[in-house]
Amino acid sequence: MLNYQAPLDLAFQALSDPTRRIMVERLARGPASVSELARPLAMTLSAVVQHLGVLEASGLVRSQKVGRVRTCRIEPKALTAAERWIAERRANWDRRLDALGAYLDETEPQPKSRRKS
Amino acid sequence: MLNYQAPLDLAFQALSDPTRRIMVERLARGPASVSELARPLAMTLSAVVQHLGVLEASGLVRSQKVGRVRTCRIEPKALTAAERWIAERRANWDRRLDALGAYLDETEPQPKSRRKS
DNA sequence: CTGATAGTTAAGCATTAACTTAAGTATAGA
DNA sequence: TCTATACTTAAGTTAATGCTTAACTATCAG
Repeated sequence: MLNYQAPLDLAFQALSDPTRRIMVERLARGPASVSELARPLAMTLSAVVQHLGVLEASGLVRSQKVGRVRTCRIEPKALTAAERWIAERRANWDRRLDALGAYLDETEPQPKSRRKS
Repeated sequence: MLNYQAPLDLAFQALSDPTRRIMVERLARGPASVSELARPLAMTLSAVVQHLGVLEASGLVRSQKVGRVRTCRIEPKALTAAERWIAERRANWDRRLDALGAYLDETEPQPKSRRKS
């Protein structure tokens, strides 16, 4: 009924493939052409282009063609969005643990003894 | 030939599904039973159990059964691993941009004029 | 013991993903 | 202009995903 794919779906999905992570890793060191991206990969150029399509659809990578070469570069904003989602959950969890710790300290101030009061 | 799934594959893959992100989000607020996880989700318990399977396989969630209820909790370490991968790529990219900026400043120290010297 | 609760497991099914091969289309350079 | 380069696009194949239904197995409570 609702066919909209949240940005995070696409970003995490894109990052879940090792080939695509290698591509992102390469692009983090600077822009590259499609052939350059393909060079270290054990698959056809065609397949690489398709991976690139996934990366672009996710917003993690942009590219532009000039002459016959397409130059790709990373889009750090999309990367940040994914990073932040994780960071927020983890922060939430850590905060909860801290609160729990404080509560335990309060109800049972003894340093290291007695299972039950 | 190599059938090993890197931890990151599994973690990102797990996070790419909105249902599973809702589950993680819930668990970030504290442990929960399978039924509790299922309550807000528009699908059968069976499906939820399968999603939980994916989350556990990825290491993002652990669970233990006591009596007839299975209690699930987040595993922050796995979350951190994914977060760090992204952070490192982004940092790499930012560092590169900084270096590029410095280089440009050096070769063309004029504050805001002249497209070409 | 009996029923309700909490979860498990196995099929089955429709969709999407990750490739491959094959056949194009534009440049760029000699 | 001819040829190699750098992609592009379209099928087609195989496997993995995200569900569902259905049938089962343990608790727990009365």
